[in-house]
Amino acid sequence: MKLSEKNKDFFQDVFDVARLIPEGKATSYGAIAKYLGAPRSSRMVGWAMNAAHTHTDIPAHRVVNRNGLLTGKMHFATPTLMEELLEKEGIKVKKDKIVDYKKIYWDPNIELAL
DNA sequence: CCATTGACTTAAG
DNA sequence: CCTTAAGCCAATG
Repeated sequence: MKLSEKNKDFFQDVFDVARLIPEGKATSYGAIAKYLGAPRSSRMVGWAMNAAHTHTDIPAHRVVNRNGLLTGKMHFATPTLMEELLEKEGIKVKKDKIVDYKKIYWDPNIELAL
């Protein structure tokens, strides 16, 4: 039997997509959820991220809500770590919100299409 | 099994 | 701009 076939957990898919996010880019929970075929499970993506940051080296700071707002910053080691990491990659953050979010927005449905 | 919660999203006031 | 509320699905107690 194929393990890769059986291990298709929602979390695992989220981890994979999150790792594929290029530096200086960011995406939304909904976009990832939709790419995984669950546009209504945006919350599960956030849940996966929570598990991800303790399990693997997932750039969770590149995943924000639809407004580009750093809603998950409070779950990082420090409430400012997320902004620091984003700015370090060239992403400007103003008042917990990504500047020019649409410009740095990375949609897996488009980038990973095909 | 039922109740609560949450790193979401949209809508309404 | 801020707060509520409802819809959504999975994890947790």
